[in-house]
Amino acid sequence: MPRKRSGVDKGARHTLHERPISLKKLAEYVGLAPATVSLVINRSAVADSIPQETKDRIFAAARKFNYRPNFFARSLRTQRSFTIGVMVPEVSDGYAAMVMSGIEDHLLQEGYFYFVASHRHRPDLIDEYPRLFLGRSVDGLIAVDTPWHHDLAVPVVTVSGHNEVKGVTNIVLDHERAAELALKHLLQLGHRKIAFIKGQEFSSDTAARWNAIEEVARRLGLPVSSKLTVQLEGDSPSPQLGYKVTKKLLATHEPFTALFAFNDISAMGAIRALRESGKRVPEDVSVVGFDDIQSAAYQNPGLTTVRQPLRKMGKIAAETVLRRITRRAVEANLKEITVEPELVVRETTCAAGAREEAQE
Amino acid sequence: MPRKRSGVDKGARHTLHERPISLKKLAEYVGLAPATVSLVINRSAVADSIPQETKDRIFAAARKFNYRPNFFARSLRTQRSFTIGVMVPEVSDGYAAMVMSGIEDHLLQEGYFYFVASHRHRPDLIDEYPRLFLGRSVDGLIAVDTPWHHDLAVPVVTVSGHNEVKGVTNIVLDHERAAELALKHLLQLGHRKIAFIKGQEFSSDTAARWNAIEEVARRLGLPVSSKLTVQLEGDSPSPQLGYKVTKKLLATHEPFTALFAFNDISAMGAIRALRESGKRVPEDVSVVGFDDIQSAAYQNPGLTTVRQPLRKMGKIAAETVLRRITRRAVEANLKEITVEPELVVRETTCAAGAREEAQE
DNA sequence: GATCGTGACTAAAACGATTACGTAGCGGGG
DNA sequence: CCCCGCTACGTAATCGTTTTAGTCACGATC
Repeated sequence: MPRKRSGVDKGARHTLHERPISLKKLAEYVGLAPATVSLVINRSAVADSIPQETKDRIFAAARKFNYRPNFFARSLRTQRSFTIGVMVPEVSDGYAAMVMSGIEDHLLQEGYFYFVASHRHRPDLIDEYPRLFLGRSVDGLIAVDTPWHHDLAVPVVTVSGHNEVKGVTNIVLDHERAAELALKHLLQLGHRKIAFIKGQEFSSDTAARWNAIEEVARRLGLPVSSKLTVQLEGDSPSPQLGYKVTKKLLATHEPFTALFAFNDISAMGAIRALRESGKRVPEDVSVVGFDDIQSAAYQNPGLTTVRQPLRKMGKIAAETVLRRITRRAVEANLKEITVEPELVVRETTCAAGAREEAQE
Repeated sequence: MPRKRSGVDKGARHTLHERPISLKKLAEYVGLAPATVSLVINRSAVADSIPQETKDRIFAAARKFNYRPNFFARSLRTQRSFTIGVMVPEVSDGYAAMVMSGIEDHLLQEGYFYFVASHRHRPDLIDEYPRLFLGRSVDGLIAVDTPWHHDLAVPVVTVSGHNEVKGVTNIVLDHERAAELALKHLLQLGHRKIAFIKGQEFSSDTAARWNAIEEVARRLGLPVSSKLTVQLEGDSPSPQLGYKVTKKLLATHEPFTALFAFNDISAMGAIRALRESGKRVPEDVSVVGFDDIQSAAYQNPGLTTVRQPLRKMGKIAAETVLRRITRRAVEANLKEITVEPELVVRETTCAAGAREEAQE
């Protein structure tokens, strides 16, 4: 029975409709055993002894029938899925999305695909998804901003994970350096009363970041007042969280001239809160964010922030997990890879004395 | 040889390390044939005649050895992968991320996983990725903001796709309504000279959106001047694009009091450009965005925009593709599903006459 | 007492590859 | 002339399920 869409479909033109041909049929067609065809197609070393002419015949037939090895059959046999599981708190969050972008680049390039699962910080999901991934036989796992405790049968790489777990490689920012960049910048601008927004309890960077800040502040002789630190709560990826805690901070009437936020999102909320209480940014209060997500540059005013090379971190995570898959033993005890932050000065920071001049 | 991590591991406690047990072993253990065990585990109707006691024995054993069916073996046999391929221009783009979030919600809930591939509008990738997906035997495909021409062997659903292709269901916004919301709003505020930023040529919403705008403008008696319309170019997901074309627009010195941008991202760039030429937003120029991405609400001032229910569109896409997978024939000729936009008035629009009063 | 139905399973053929091992034919060395 | 070692393949087992078509025993029915 002829196809509706006439003409074009016949002959060598393959629609993506016809059921793919199997190795067996293909072998039958060229008059060889499936084994032989398989060896040739996979360029196995064993096939070295097969004359070029035969190989060509096989390749020609493969092309003619648009042969694609059945992925499941192959995976079943080889125990490899060329698939990586990626866990993130939430795909639509700028941070995770940026990291994923880097991960994807590298994985697809290397012939891997990946599954994504967003756990939204729900402990049950954080527990369940790795199991589901394993049920799908992923070759490895990447966990982004996700607390990690399991020791799995496959390589695991975390981005911004800080737990030392067997079989897990952590890709982390140099938080000490990050704190130094931000605090030195503010110090140079003459700020001494600095408020801080800490990350949520569940965020995997919170502790490491905060320790680094305290450490660096001590070294720089900067006071860190508990009255001037607030902590984000709730897990929505919205500036609302930063807005709320900044309101709280302002309510204490404890004076400060600068604010160092846990991330750009909360910094945006903070700026709004500051504005609403009549404070100008940066003239009255300088604000420094963290991450440098896409929209940071296009805030008004542009957000000064500590950039995490998120895309790069994703790429490194992908590279690492693949390396560990192919060279299992060798790389198994790679515990941590550190990447360097960068300070991006835009328009939400200025000298602490700017108050007077700006007040026209 | 005992495990390093002593004690806890023995007995019923399963680490995620041990090689999973196969159906055959399990059957051997309970003294039944693999077939029987399979039937029971899958709650097949054929197993109805098997006494509850036997079933219990099987389930108990399955739990004891933490039996998980091998996914590849099952998929190989059943020709189903419970996997959907999702194509987006770029994961780190707010629009796509939001849609994905909705897609994910529904898919995971239904026991599906999904692959993501970002094509960055490269035609070769737009062509290649569907093939790769099929090579992985996905059960269906969702294409977000991606021009689509193929007629595949599996159900395809697009989000914001506008081509009528056999076997494809398009989830689209009611652009007419969207245009009406935005234009009526501006009209009511007294704007008559409205500038427009059109989407990039390759964006799948561009044409439909623009046609709707022209149509509605005509109906409302609003002039649409080609001198006041510019078009985005380039495929970076950055406000820079909107910034550039707005600069160009301003260079013509053609007067306008309002600007309707193609999306929020370009609106942000536009605002920056307007500010830089000394125009205040909204006092001198009102700006309306499109999409209502996360950061729109937290711009300063908050962006007035036409909201697309992106998450919902993702969810509908997921539902639709699954429905079409399970009820193939029935739903095959579902061509289009329309969702309604919503106007979100924030702070970038105000009455056209506001110029004078605001000029202190 | 032959037949029938049914309850409780089992046998075996797929699904589509990969891969260790085997072997037929042939030329050459001893 | 025999055996060795290539070359060029083929055989068959295996991966772990699903599913159709039986089988077998036993009690009921005519």
